[in-house]
Amino acid sequence: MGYSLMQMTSLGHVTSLKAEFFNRDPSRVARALLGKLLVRKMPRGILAGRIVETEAYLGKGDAAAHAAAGRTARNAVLFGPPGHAYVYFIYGNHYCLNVSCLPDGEPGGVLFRALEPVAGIEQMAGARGIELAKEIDLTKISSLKNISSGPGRMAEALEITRERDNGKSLINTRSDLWIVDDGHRVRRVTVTPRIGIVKSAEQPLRYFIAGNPFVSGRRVH
DNA sequence: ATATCGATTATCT
DNA sequence: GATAATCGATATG
Repeated sequence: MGYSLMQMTSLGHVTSLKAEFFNRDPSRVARALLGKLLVRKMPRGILAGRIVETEAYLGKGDAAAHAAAGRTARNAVLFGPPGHAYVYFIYGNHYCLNVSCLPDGEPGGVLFRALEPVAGIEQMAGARGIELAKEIDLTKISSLKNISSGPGRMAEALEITRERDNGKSLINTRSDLWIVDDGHRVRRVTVTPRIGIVKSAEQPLRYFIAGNPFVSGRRVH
């Protein structure tokens, strides 16, 4: 079943993802999520970004995963049903968004690392504390990249917090945090080791759209 | 352009 | 008490 966000944004026809999409290995979900839209419904309007970079976090055998040491109050969502938001707070400063994968009882998730801004760009910039008045030109890639390239940045741009969003369904049409398919097709994907971890750092579980300028870090190929 | 470092707190040992 | 799936500022080439 499809929906139209045309009235509020420049987005066209979009399709909700099914729970089955997330009911599989996080590495496959991470790859499949590239090119989808993450949509935030705010009172002032729709915010949306295209998913351009993800990382898979597995279960017990993956020492870098929050689920590695077993279920706790913090990581419980990772052990729950697929397609739900796992939001954690890190370094005393930042929130990061994941989506749960695999069936209820089996832990696993995908970390969203970067978005290409698509709709509500000025509001996202505002949420990031970027003052629009002066030298900031939101038609420039360098300015847009500052909005949502990096897990902490994109969470801030969409005003995602643990208190507000942890445990939410990302596949429910009425959820204010939603993942949809607008038909965009990804040409080529690059796979590298994950960023910012020490344990299990050698595994190639980071996925991004090859050549996309909104991927975090500086190496895009 | 790349490297290093401090911030700041929930969570777990 | 130590750590952390980060970011932004500052220093240096």
